[in-house]
Amino acid sequence: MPLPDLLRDSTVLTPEFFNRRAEDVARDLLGKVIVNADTAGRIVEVEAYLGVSDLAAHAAAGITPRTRVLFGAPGRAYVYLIYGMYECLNFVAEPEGEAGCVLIRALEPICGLSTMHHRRPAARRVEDLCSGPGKLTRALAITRDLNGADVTIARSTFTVRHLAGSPAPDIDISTRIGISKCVDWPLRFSIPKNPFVSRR
DNA sequence: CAATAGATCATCT
DNA sequence: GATGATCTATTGC
Repeated sequence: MPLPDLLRDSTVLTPEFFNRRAEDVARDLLGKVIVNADTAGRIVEVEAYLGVSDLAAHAAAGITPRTRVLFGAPGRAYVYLIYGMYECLNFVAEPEGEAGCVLIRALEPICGLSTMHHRRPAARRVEDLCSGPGKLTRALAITRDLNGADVTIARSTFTVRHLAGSPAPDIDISTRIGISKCVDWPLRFSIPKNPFVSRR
C-alpha cells in the first residue's frame, strides 16, 4: 500500500468535528488531509455552503432526493455531478436536521502523485492536479458512489485526517466562486499564497 | 496574457 | 426544457 509514514501519526476527524457551523468546519478543514485508497491531498481551499437561507446552496431547495444527505448526519460525504461531467466533493456539517456543508476546492497532492497524473493527463504541472473541485475528485477517484459515505470511520479507505503536530494554517477569506446568488458572502477560505489553490 | 465555446447529464421546474 | 458550486482547448490580442 502506497500510503506512507506521513499518515502513520494521523488521527481521523470525528463526527464532533463536523457537528458545528459550516463556516467553522470550513476554516478548520484547511490543512487537513483527504485520504482515499491510493491517493491523498492536503486541503488548501474550501467554501462553506449553508442552509435554506443560502440561495447559492443546494440546500436552499429544501429536502429533495439529492439534498437529503445535506440535512442528515455530519461527517458524511456529499458528492454530486456538475455540468454533466465533473464530480464535486463536500463534507456535511451542522447537527442532524440542519443543512450545511463544505465544498473542497483544492488540494496539495501528498500521496500517489503518479496515480493522479495518470488519472489527469491534462495536468502539465503538479499544481494543476488538484487545483479545482472537478480536478481533485478525478485525481483521487472520488465519484458519486461515495455520496453519503461516513468519512469519520478510522478503518475505512476514505477518511479526513489531522497530521500530528501540523499547525493551524493562516487563512485568507474571500467570496465564493462560480455562483450567481449570495455572491458577496465571505465563505471561501484558503491558505495564503499557496500554489495549489485554484485560479479565479 | 484574456476571453470564450463546447462538452454532457442529473436534477428540478 | 433549462440549468449548473467546471474544465479544457482554442482563439485572438
